[in-house]
Amino acid sequence: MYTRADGTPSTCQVARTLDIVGERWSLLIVRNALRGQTRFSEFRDGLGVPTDILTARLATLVTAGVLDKRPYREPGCRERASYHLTPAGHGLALVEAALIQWGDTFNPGSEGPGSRLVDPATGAPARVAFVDADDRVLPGIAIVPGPAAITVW
Amino acid sequence: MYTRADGTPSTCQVARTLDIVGERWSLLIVRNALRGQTRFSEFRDGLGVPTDILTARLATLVTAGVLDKRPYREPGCRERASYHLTPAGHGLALVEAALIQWGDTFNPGSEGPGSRLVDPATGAPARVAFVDADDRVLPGIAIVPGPAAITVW
DNA sequence: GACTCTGAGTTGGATTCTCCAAGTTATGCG
DNA sequence: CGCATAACTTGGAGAATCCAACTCAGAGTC
Repeated sequence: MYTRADGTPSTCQVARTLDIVGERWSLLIVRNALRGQTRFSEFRDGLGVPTDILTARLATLVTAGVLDKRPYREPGCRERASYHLTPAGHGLALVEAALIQWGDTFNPGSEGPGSRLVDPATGAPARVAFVDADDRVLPGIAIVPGPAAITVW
Repeated sequence: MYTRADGTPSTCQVARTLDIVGERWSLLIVRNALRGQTRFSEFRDGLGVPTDILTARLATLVTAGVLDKRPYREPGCRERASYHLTPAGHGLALVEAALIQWGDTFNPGSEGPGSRLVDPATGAPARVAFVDADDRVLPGIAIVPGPAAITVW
């Protein structure tokens, strides 16, 4: 999606991450997976995504290591496919939470938030923030060039 | 992009946020804006984005309140357009940082990171994390249905 | 005034992606 | 066997993207 013309991956982490989850529907599929959905039919009915696109996105996410495809069998039913988040998939919770938090702050819906962020241990409200190495919350952050300095991307 | 067939916006903050920044190139344009780029030619040369797409994305981001379009004039030149992040645009730093951090953790590039996250006050490494209301770092987070409970999206 | 240069776009056409409806496959049940 | 159902495929229309070429407006040069 954002790979360069010569085929080499970008040194930019944003571009490389968006190569995996930047396609339409991908982050919504992951969001629903974070809510516990695992089946083709759940994603289809929960998101209204076209089934051919859903097939393609699930395959992309499995290949990228975000989802793990496993068979399951309910009593009296034949074997079917289910999709489970890998550790990398669970890691996307931070991205999803950042998107939710930005929407709440700068583009709130008229009916209130559809999702809330909570501490799973206590149920108390939680949020995403910048912290330093000692876990102290920082007021802001700077994104500076790293070792693979970027001139183009 | 993710608006429902009847035209009403989704109650899902992820879908509403992606409606604004989910189109191809948008988050890369914002990333470069966070690095200080402001001009059409800087985005074009820095990202390699087609100019017609860049025109469309800048217009979308201005309309959405992420960028502010301002004229500027350098000595001996005529007036030109520049684009500056609004507070909402700066708020996207959290999303960009989450994408960078996920890429570093689960999909690192062979040449090392292209960007690093630092405390702007000290230059020390920083990261994105979940915190509770008292700014204590949490090990994980749950995304639970909010007031506008979601059945579809 | 004619000529050129440059930043910021437009325009036209080919390619690719997305959407939707319809069809397919594999299995279990009566 | 015929039927039901989950999980896909397929075909075709429409939209988005890409690329190259072109336009436009003001500034500098002659």
